[in-house]
Amino acid sequence: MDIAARLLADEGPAALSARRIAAEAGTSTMAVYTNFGGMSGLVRQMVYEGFARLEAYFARVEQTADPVADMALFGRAYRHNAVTNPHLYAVMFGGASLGGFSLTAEDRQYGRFTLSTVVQCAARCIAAGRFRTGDPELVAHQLWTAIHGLVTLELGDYLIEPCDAPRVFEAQLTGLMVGVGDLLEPATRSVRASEARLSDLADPGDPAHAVGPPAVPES
Amino acid sequence: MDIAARLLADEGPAALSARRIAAEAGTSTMAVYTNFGGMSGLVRQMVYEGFARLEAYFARVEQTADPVADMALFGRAYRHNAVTNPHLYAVMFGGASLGGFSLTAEDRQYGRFTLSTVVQCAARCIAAGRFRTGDPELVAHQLWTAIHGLVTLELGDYLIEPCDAPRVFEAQLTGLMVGVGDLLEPATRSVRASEARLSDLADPGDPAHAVGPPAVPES
DNA sequence: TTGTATTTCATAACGCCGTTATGAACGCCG
DNA sequence: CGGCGTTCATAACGGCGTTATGAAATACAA
Repeated sequence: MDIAARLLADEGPAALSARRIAAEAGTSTMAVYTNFGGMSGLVRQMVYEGFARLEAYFARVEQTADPVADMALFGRAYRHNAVTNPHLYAVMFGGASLGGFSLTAEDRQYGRFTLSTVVQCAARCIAAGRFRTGDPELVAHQLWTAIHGLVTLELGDYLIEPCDAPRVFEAQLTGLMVGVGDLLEPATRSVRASEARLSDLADPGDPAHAVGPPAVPES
Repeated sequence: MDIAARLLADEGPAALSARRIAAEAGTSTMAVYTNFGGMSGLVRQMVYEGFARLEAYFARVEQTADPVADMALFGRAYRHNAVTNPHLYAVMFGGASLGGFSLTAEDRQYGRFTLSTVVQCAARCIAAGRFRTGDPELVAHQLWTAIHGLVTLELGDYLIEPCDAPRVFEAQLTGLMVGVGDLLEPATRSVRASEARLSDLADPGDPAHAVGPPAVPES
């Protein structure tokens, strides 16, 4: 797993091959099969790792008196994680990325529960009267999809010239807060407030490698 | 190109191989090389095709007295195109998708100019006093990234249960209009108004296959 | 400790992929 | 007619995921 993670981070998805990993580990290709059940099993494990890292960032977002600022910080943490581990993020959501294989529908489900933290924060925003929308899950999905799209296009180098990623991101952040119901003035204040707290998240350190699928909380 | 497009649409990215296409065409693998310069050239052509289809939808969005409704319709057209050609959309933005190859940075640039129509519409929204934000390109990028993210996760089957794609999409649409500056009431009216016009777009028909990169308007 | 059962992995092969070299067939034009 | 450039069929190379096979190594029971 360590070797695979290093190869992915250093040389991109193309270097993630069973043969290459085995060679790098000084073993034979079979090791990948006995330990991970083939290439798809290894990638599955890497996806778990990716979500574990994201959750590690999310876990460091502390609740404050301003839930909207907390929410904006979740957005910053999400983008920070993706930009820090771009290839891993591509594997998590790239889908058809690696050699014509794809994750199980079940695998995709696991990762989505990472959103639960964000849903709870959305609920606090609603309870505080800051968000007009009543459904915290819907709000979380709006934020998630929007920021995921920005990050995807940013990592793929698609953003057009005068609109660099940080600029669109900041605009999107306040736009989203206003869009889901907050007023412009408080929203911008909260977004500004969240900016300083990003550095507090720092690097959560390499989490213990996920040995299995992340635990799924009962709905 | 027709065979490649059919294979991609019917059997997904995994079926897009030079050998398979050649066999389907009753020729040898070499034909792919003499005509497209290898697999990457063929995929490049398919990306052009994908953007051509998107532009065909965009071209059918007519200006009305309500520029915000026009803008919402652009969003609907974008999602409609992606949902109609899911695999093609994945190739356009999947990046590392097919067999460890990737598009040139230049290729990515071409497609981005498809946004220019949306930018002009954003400018009309701003001129009409409906959007607070002053930069039409920034607005276009916010809408693009947000809807792209939604569509990506929708096609990847990532959206969580009670939040089906249409629901998140509708919420996102009004949320975005409000977020970039419109007031809630007019925004919802415009979004509602755009809903009926989506059916007018229908299917623009298969555009003439793009033979080269799409024309890039001078900035 | 010994014998057995289970896991782990090295070797080799199969079929697939993109790509390339080679040479034959073909159309074009002087 | 004869040379020429394009087009493509054939065959090969290296790399990929995967599988079968068998040999070590390990775990475990007696």
